[in-house]
Amino acid sequence: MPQGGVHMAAEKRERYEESELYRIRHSAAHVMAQAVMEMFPGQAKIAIGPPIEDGFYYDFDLPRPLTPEDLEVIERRMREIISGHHSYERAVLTADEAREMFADQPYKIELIEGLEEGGTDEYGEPIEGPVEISIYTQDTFTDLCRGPHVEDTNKINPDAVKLLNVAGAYWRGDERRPMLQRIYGTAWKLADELEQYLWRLEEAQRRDHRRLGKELDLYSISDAVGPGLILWHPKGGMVRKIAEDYCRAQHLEGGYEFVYSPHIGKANLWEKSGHLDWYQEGMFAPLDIEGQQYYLKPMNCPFHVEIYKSRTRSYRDLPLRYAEWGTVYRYERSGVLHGLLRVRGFTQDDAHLFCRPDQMPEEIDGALQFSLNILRAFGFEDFQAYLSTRNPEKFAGEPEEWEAPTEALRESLERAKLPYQVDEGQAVFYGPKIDIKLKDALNREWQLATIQFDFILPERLDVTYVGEDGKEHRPYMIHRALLGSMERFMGALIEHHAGAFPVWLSPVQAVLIPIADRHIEYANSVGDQLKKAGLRVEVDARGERMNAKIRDAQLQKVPYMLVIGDRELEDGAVSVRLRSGEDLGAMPIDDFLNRAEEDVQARR
RNA sequence: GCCGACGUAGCUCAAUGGCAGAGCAACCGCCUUGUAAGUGGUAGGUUACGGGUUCGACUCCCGUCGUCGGCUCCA
Repeated sequence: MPQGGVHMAAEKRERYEESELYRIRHSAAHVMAQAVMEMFPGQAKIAIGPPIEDGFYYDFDLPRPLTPEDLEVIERRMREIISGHHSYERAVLTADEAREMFADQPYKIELIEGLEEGGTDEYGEPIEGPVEISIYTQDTFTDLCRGPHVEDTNKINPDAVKLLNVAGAYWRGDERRPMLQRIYGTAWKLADELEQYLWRLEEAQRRDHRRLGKELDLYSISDAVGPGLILWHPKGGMVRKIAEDYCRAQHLEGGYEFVYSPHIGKANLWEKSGHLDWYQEGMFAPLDIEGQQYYLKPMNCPFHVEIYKSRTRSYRDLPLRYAEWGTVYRYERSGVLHGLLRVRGFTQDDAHLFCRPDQMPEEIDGALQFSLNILRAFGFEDFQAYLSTRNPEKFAGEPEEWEAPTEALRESLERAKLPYQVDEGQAVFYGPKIDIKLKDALNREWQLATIQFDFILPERLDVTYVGEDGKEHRPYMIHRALLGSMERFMGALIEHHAGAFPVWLSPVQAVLIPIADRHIEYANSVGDQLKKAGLRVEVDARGERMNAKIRDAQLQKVPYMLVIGDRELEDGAVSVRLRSGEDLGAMPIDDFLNRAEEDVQARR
């Protein structure tokens, strides 16, 4: 929740915290808390219940787990309370008065202590300025709350409120504290807006990459193999291959060289690199090979460093840019795995840049621009940039050493005129970084590109170059991945295009649909002709009706459907239908080819 | 990892303690079709896995694995 402000971002939105919708949702949360209190008289312990994007939640400590039926009961009761037209009354108390009032509410007591002593808010974050302890009362329910609220429950539209689900949540977000039950709800001004929101949720599910991955036969995850380990099917494999081929070509143009490295390395390597000190919990258990311990690699950097160190490097060799589609394995706790977006084995489009200190700004700028260009080529426009700073509990080196590199990244962001936010304490152990994140269909943010400044590993692994002065110098190192991991990127790509990949990426670009068996031979010859021209086509020669074939191609989101019947056979043509439903009518094969090639060239 | 829900045919889902089923997909036919599902038949199951209760378990109980929604984490 607490994050640095957006830098250079346009101030286009009204501040949510000051909107009426915010107050409606906040007030709805209080109504919900009242309903839950009534359901468990004297037993319900209440925690906090803020508005969130699109809704609100409230956390409770209850004598038993809530069921979906409970939610219906609570929701019904909420409507009754809302219809009772109760006003929200604010009052200010002293800490002692508040303690007395909430004597049987331990979580509230803890909040009161925080307000009184430390000036910390409900998330445990420090508050600036003097703190007032305020309460809000509606009907029979009083909550410790800083507000604001609507004046009266009649400002809440009972037909625009809905409870969505129950989930566990730690008190104060701390996994050592009790697990509470969180009820999520949504509230709007108009019933229509609620409808639209629920429709949006359904729409999001329809473009969920896990669902599309199955429907479009792109990938699977097999219990027999293991959770978080992806099996790419031919169609998904084709999309991935095209994406990789494109990126490889771009890398060659961008002055990168390709290297390859193994999947495991000796324990000693990971000790020297610092991974076993800082990152062991993210690594799989070691393998014992002839008495030597080996680890599956969670990152590629130590290997690339070894390649660099395989001979003496001159200042004239720099910068060196080593790129590898490197498959890494990271232990992720079972509860966090999520389709393609959070996995245990993935392939990074990784690269390590070694440069002289004076080359650093240019290299960062280059990597940042490269990253933006590539993401745009795949159709992504709406991404968020973050600058992650030193994690005070997990960093190598000295705090002062982090200042200049962090500034270097910040300056590069400013030069790129890219709006960004500061992610305090989110850096990697070896240096600050710039991340580029995208939102998935369900509005969750995922990191794709990352550009990481590293001034630690070169030292730990004793990386040097010989300078003009004939002496050894320490190079700087940048770790960067543009798409991040191919798995996550593919997940994002699927959701971004809702499975309807641009023509250049579509695994099957055209399906030829012969109307009757007598058209199959011609369809095959047209198919061969298109394949020769470099298109990915299939001939649907099943004994189905044309309508069924169109429907299937449509559901597979194939860009072009080429219908072939007597007329086309006669004229040496194809009838082109687009997946938008548009019927372009019959055209000579060459005309279709030109159109398709244009679409591919334009990466449409 | 934690809290909760869930796990039945390739997929989507029925069967609330008494004979494991449907649609789609697959396979074999028939139909030869003009822009989103033609039609008949056949086959398909250790009900995730292991244990328990019961005359009898898909169904109830316990454990394991996995999935989903959150939380924590996310180099």
